[in-house]
Amino acid sequence: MKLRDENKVPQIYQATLKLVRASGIAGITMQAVAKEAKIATGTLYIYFNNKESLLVGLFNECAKNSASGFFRNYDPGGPFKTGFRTIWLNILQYRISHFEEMLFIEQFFTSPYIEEATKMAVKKIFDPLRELIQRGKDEHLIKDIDSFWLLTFMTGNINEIAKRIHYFNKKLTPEIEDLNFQLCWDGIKS
Amino acid sequence: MKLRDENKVPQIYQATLKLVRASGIAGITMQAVAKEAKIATGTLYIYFNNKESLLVGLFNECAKNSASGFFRNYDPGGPFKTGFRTIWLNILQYRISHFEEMLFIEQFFTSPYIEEATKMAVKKIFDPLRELIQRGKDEHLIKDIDSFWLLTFMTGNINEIAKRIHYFNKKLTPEIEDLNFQLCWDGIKS
Amino acid sequence: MKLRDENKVPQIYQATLKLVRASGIAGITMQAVAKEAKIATGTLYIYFNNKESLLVGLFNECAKNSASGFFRNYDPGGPFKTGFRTIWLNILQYRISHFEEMLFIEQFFTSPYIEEATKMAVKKIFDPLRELIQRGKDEHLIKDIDSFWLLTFMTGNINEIAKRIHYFNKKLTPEIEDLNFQLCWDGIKS
Amino acid sequence: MKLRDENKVPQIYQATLKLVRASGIAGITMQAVAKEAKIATGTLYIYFNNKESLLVGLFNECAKNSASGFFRNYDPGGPFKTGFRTIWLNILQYRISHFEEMLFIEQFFTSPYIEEATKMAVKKIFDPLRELIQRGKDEHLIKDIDSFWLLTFMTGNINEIAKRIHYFNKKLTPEIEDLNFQLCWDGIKS
DNA sequence: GATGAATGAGCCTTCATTCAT
DNA sequence: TATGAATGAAGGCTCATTCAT
Repeated sequence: MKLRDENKVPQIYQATLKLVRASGIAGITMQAVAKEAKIATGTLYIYFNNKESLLVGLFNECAKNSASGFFRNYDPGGPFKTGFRTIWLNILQYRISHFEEMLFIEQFFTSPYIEEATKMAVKKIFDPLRELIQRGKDEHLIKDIDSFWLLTFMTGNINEIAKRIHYFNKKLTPEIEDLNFQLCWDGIKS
Repeated sequence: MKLRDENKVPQIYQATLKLVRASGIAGITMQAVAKEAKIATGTLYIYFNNKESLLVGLFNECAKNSASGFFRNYDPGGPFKTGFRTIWLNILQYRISHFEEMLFIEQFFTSPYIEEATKMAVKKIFDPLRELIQRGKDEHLIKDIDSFWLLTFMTGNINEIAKRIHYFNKKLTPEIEDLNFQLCWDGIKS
Repeated sequence: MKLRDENKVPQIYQATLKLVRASGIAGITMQAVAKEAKIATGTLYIYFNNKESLLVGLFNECAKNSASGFFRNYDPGGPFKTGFRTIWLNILQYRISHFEEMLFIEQFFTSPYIEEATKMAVKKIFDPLRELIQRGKDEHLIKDIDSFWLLTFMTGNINEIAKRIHYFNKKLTPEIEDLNFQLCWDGIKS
Repeated sequence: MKLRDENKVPQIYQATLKLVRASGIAGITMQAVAKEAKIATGTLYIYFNNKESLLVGLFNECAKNSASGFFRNYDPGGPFKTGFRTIWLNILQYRISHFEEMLFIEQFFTSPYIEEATKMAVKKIFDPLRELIQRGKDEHLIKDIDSFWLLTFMTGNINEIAKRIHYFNKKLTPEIEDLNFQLCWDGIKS
């Protein structure tokens, strides 16, 4: 008996992300995914019930990966600014190195595939960051503003940096990291 | 294509934007656009050569509209911070009140329809802002950083605010304007 | 403007029936129907929402046609036996000359497409016959048996004759009509 | 194909019949049969070369079963009417209790799977009945009519009874047996 | 110019059949 | 032998585009 190939799902996810990069979520066809993943169309349906399942599965995978990437090396017990910078940089670097995931997530959010429940689940990814921000406010290190807007400020900036790095073929040097972090930090610090 | 009925094109654009809002750029079909615009499918092809033309046309229209919206009431001769705040607020308000356009532009950027030339053309919209920023640097009012990143910082933040206002059903009160502008300003000021 | 071709629907129905004859209801594919009707596949979907609609539509058409065929030249005021023979012969002749319809109806009944409501509606076609049979019983000309079984007897026989005429390449001569009617009549007469 | 597990084939046949009952011959897929028979898809191909083999095999099995069912307790040496009634009742009861087989056979006849040879082979099943009918004619007990039509008359009626018993949820009581046999007998008797 | 029916390539999905284990 | 994953050719349906009116 041939066992279910444990490698197929990641393989399929990779193929899908590659297509997203090339022509957006609208450009994803099951045929194209299969071809890119070097399997037959029918095989896709062994691992996923339908196209929606595939996309939702990939979305969840991306969300999970992000979560672990964002908080790598982050020590909740350390000083605020250290932690904040670590997370800021993690997110930025993750977004850049996993740019396809970012594109996919963004487009998935405006696609007919997403459900309200999923949207809400994603918010939780940032919970550790939300807690850190709260601590920063408690310690009077950053502005006493609704965390919602502080998060908006921070992520909006990071996303845009990531996009422009890609779209304008820039490199993320330490200098550019510093410079952009400085803008962010000066904005939120009290 | 002879444009007889000058009213049809805006009508078609409006219909298209409405569809984008409802189900993303992938939800745009010529049939759906025609129906929404209350004309026949064939008629679309009198005003546009094909689907791509329509989308590109709409994109340009959006770009043009944005340009005029962004610099409304802006006096290049006035004080830096006044001008900067005016533009900042114009962009934010425009993005919120023309949210469909924003969605469309964003999705168009990642679609197979966009061409490199178009991307570059869009950059020009921000030229007056770029000049203002240069002046701010010359007057030592803001950080002496590559304008590219200052612009990135500013627009990334604005876009994210606009999105969150919509997705989380927030209202843009003067307080929220002030608070967010403060974050931005503290970030860039020298 | 091109008007909806009033001829298309009958044309499509004919093509469908032809296919049923050739390879059963399971052999009906939209592609095959289109090809047989000499139109494009997409055109089918202008006239029918989907395959089911087409089949249901055809079924209703067949039912309607049958109804009018069965009671041609039938005078409810005439003598019982005359009326009974007229209807008996009408049904038989109709089934033979519209054999494809008969096949289709029979197979449609065992297909996943039929709904309970439709089944019931079909029963009504035989109402005039049911009334006549009742009259026959009232006039003590035929056996006083539940009409359900009298109808079963009559139609079961007719259907089988029609099938065998076709499957064994027989001709329906007046002699064969008489002979078979005699069997039926001797069965039901009191 | 080496038939090791002699139990598998009947198991597969049963599964197939169950599917026919549920959704017609069109509803038979190899995957579904395998699932219903609780074996793997591949296993089907150990016992049958392909789908057609399976269906043809089942058809022959049904034909064989019918043959033995139809002539159970029939004594060719007994009086004509006794024998005729025995067979009449056997066929009716068999059709009702093996309704799925009847459905399958009927649908198989109009499917693309059947071949002319098979059709002819089936005719032989009724040979003992044909002989009995001939004897009835020789003994002047029944009408002197082509046996072809006498058989048509008899079987058409039986089939229709069986169908209606199922479709209208009737029970086959002795009264209903008698009543229907009377109709048939009065029809054919001389 | 305006209409909407007509077209057919292409998309999602199913399914008979094969094959590696 | 038995398994079920893998394959790819259709099948149902959609949609950009054309064309007759």
